[in-house]
Amino acid sequence: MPELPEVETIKEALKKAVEGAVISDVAIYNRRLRLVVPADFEAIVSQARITRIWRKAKYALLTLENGYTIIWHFGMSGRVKILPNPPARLEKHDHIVITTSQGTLVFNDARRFGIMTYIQTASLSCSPFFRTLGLEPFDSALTPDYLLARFHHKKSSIKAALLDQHIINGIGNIYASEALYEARISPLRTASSLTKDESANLIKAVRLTLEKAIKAGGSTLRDYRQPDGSMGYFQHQHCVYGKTGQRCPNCCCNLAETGGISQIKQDGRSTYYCPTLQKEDIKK
DNA sequence: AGTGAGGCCTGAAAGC
DNA sequence: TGCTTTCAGGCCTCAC
Repeated sequence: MPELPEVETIKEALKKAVEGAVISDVAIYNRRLRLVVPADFEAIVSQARITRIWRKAKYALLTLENGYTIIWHFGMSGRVKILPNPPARLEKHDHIVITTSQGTLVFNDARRFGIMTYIQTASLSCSPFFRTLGLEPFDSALTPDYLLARFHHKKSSIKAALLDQHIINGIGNIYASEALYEARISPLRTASSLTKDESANLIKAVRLTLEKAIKAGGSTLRDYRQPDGSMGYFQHQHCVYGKTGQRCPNCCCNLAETGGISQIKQDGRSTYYCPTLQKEDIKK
């Protein structure tokens, strides 16, 4: 389930391996991803040099010398394998193999929620993928005032608001729970109830959580792996995610009384939090 | 306009 | 043991 730190890790690995390389061959074994891979994808990207590899929100972007950019999204189960040469044999769910002058990229995606497509580089910012995105977490424009303005009319929970890519980019289900815990804000609070101080704390918490996760190479849960096959390590630093019933790292509560970390459903998704440290009532 | 539900998809895990 | 059901979740579409 690649969120921002996982995509950042993938992007760095891609950059190291194939930035500056020329794409020599593209083989697509299953075009039916979340969006169908365009019929002319191979023709558009073949023989082009990859001039820049970067990330926006949860997308990895490979900008080509020929005026196009490859848009790559990993959905929930998307993995990249970086190999020195084209693989002799495909593994299950290997859908796309891109061979370059510096190595081969294999896109493996069991659930096929990922995306591989292209766009004219000049129209990137007005494309449907990026036009409505919010701010990057480390953008200096992400301020308490910005959050207050965006949260002002929101009746939904602060957890749901953090997952809304139109407000802040790159936060998924794991890091939403972790960031709210870091900020000691209950996920049950409505977004509009946040004070300016709490917004400031939340921004700090989001940045700290993502920074730590990036340093650890992301979280390896179920599907995600780094491109070299190794695991990320941030899951060992999770404070609340997946820790139902345990005592959180900053608590000295009596587990028999508090029940420890709670797991609840919000909008059909699991949320984890410490009811002792993340009280619902609003501090004045 | 904002919100919530449904759907896409597979495999692991839980339930019976 | 082996079948069926549930769960995981990013993000788009649709109905209210």
